This record gives sequence, C-alpha cells and structure tokens, in this order.
Amino acid sequence: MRCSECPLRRRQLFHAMSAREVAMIGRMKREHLGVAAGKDIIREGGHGQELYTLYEGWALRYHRLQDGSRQILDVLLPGDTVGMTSVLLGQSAHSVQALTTASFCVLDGRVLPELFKKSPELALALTRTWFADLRRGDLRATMLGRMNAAERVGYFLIEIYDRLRQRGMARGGVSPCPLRGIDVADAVGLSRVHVMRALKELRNEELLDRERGNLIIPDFARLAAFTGYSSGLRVGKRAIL
Amino acid sequence: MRCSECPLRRRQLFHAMSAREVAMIGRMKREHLGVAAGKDIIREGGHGQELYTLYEGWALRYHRLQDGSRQILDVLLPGDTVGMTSVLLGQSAHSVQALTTASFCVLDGRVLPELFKKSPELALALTRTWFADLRRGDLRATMLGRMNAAERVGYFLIEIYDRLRQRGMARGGVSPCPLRGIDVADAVGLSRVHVMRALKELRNEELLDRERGNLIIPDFARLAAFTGYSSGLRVGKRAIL
DNA sequence: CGTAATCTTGACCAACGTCAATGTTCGTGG
DNA sequence: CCACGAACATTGACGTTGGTCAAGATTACG
Repeated sequence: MRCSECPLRRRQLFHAMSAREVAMIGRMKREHLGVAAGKDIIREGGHGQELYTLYEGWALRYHRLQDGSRQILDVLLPGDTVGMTSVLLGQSAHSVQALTTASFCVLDGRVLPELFKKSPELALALTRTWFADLRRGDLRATMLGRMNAAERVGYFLIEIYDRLRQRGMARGGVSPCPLRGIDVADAVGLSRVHVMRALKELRNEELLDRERGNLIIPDFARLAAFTGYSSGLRVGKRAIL
Repeated sequence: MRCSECPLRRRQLFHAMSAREVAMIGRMKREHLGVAAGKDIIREGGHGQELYTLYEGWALRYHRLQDGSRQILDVLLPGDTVGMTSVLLGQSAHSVQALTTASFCVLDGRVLPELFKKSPELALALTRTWFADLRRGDLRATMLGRMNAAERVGYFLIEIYDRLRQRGMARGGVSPCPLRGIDVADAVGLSRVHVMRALKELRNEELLDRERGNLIIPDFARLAAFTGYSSGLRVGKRAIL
C-alpha cells in the first residue's frame, strides 16, 4: 500500500496534504502490520521508536494496574495514530492492543524532528489533531469523575458512534461495535455487571441498544442531551500520519 | 519583566533555550497579568487567541456541567501554559481560574504558526511537554476509573507534590498547598465529605497530612507505593512559553 | 450440534453520597 | 489584643449507587 494511494486519506474527515507531505510520510513508512484480535502491539514500559497508524479494525489503548485491573484510556479507530509518547519521551506508559483483527502502518518515529523541520505546516496540523484528542480526553475525565452509570455508558458509546460517523463508518443511528461488556466496563470505570444494568436502562429508555455487534442510537440528539455529549465544538480535519 | 530575565526559566526543570528562541517568545508577549484568587481567565466556550503561562501562584483548569458540578481537569503550577485549545481549535472547552492570587504572561497565540516555522526545535520541545502532560492525564484517568477514595486523594496530592518538587518549590516532604477540600473532591470525583474521610484515613496511616495550607508527606516512597504513583518515567525538561 | 464465551438476573454487601449539627481556623475591624 | 463572622473541617446517621457472587440463558463459532 502506497501512502499516495491510501484510501483512508481520502475520507472527508482527514486533512488534505500536499504531494510533498504525503511523500515525506511515505519515506517514514517501514511496514504494513497485520495483527490478530487481542494481540498487543505496544507494551507499557516499552521503548519503541515506531509510530502506528491504525489502518483497519479497532484497537484499545489501556493501562493495567498491579492488581490486574485494566483502565481503557481510549478506543482507536482507523486513522488514529499511537506511539508518540514512546517516541518523544523514550518510554510508553500504556499498552495498545488490537480489539479486532487489525492492520497498522508502521512509521519510523526517529524521523519526526526532520518532519517538524521540513514541514512546519504538517507539524501544526498534527498538533491540532493532538489537542482535539486531548480535549476528548478532558471530557472523558469529566465523565469518569462526575457521571452516574447510565450516563457514563451512554457518553462513552455516543462518542464512539460520533467518531465513526465523522469517518463515514456509521450512519442512520447504526454502527458496528465490537466492544464487549467488559471493554465498556474497563473504559467507564464500572463493573461488567453494572454496565449491563446501565445498558438495560438505556435500552428501556430507547436511548441506545446493542444487537449482534452493532450499536443502535434511535435518536442521537436525545442521547446527546441525556449524556451531556456535544458533538458541537466543530471537529476540524484530522491530520493523519 | 523581560523574558530574557525571567527567573522561572532558569529553574532546573525547564528546557534551556537559545537567546534567539527566548527573543522570539519575548516578541509574542503582550502583557503581564495579575489575577485575584477565584477569578476566571479563560471561560468555557471562549474564542481567545491568547496563551497564558502561569508565572506565580496556582490555577485550576476545570469543566462545569449543566447541573453546576465541577470537574477539575488539572492543577496549573508555575511554568504551565494554557489556552492552546482555544488558539488551535478556535474554542475552549474548559475554564481556567486562579486558585490563589496569581500572575500570568500573556502571549499572542496567533504567532504560533510562525514559531513552528522559525524554530522547529522549540516546536518539538513543546510537543514533548504536551505529551508528558497527556501522559499525566492518562494516569489521572486511571485514578478516576479504578481507584478507591483514599488512593485517589493520595494519588492526586502526591502528583502535585512531585510536580512542585521538580520545580524546586517543595522538599523534605513539605510543600504549600492552597487546595481546599472541595477542590480535591472536584478533582478526584468524590464528595467533599468523603474526601475528608479519606484524608483522615491517610493521616491515620501516616501517609499524608495537611496542616495550615501545607502538604506533609512523611515517606514519599510509601505513599507512592500505596497510590501506585510512579515518579518514575523520568521527567525530561519542560519547554516553557 | 456442541462448546466456550458472553450476557442476564437476583440476592446481598461495601463504598460513597447526603444531610445536618458542631467545631475549628483565619481574616477583619474595633 | 480581642471579638466577631465567614469559610472550612469534622462527625454521625442514614440513604443510594454500584460491586460481588453465582447460577442460568443466550449467542457466537468451530
């Protein structure tokens, strides 16, 4: 797969790049990596100098505590990049694992200083994307700190639906969702059983349903109001590596 | 206050810059802003194009929900910069308020693209700092999602102590801490009363105490072990704007 | 068609929230 | 230096939310 022919880059959501920029990223590319569901590609404490752009499938960025419990920090969707902390800070504080069968573009992170030098515009576009993700993280922290079970679950899932919609991977209130109960639980800070109770509540209120690996949101605006989610804060284009 | 004479920049923790870089930042500087305790300098939804570097005092970055409850997203200490989301994304999703009497360097954020162009090294150093903060945020999310009351409070406070220590503003297990019970509660996702109970537990275990606006940590390593905090992941120098 | 994974349910328990009364600290003005 | 008030901390009683356990139902997949 050549970067210049990458179909992911053509999607609406992503920042249009000059041929020169795409070529520069193409030169960073090392390999296209296929990964089986459940397998880790980045491990906490690792020192890798690679950047991974998720090309296809879903992945989870997570942190594991001494007692074995897991906090999911973010769900990665096609076009999302991980590995920057390891490249920039020398060590990764989180693991990343494929949730489904997935494939990644693997880039050489050591070229990053050169990229900053040769294309400040691209560096700035990337920075914008990072800050957009940071803002998403802030809102998720608010969810963890201040919401009850049903709101947390609803917020977490509507956010994912919205991100998929922006990528053209969901519409009409339906999207694929390979997350299991335990994954949702580990993301929103609840037990699996209680997540199931919250999902039942949301289903009874006709705010949200899950069916055979699909997420169903009958009325986006109503769920958004219930969870305090604002698709608002208009999403700019995302820079993709 | 000239940037070239700024005593903050001289502290160990901060990235040494070339005279040229300092001069460039100096040219971005608009004013030195004094703020009374409790006053907001950035408001959620605002469109300001200013960057604020906290010079003296403490500040809080927070998000307020419809029901009036507040989630504190981060505590800002001298040398920390805020306002980037507003500059880069056009709108701020959080507010920032002075916790104590404080002063800020106000910079013109519109110059940022120029800064990226003229000094890619500085841009990269800033990016490193942003990712270090992002990692801190990830760990705080883990705290919110997976820890019990005493661990949350201990984690939150030891992190602050550690950041102050890095800045040379705390040592020997004692540091100033103007945070009130309600501030801790709003940061760790608990009620004020329950935070007080957790503090009592920590005091009984001789892990942590508060006394007249001071934080006392008799045995850093023991509290770190209790809360799962790792000062580890060695802190690089921080770039300061 | 059978097995493993996941979901569902109910009973019970622990953690945390809420309320309200009391105590303490700190800043202010006399 | 003292008296006062406001803000903040402390405590106990009690209610609510979410966790845990375990058994049974359903679904996915070979």
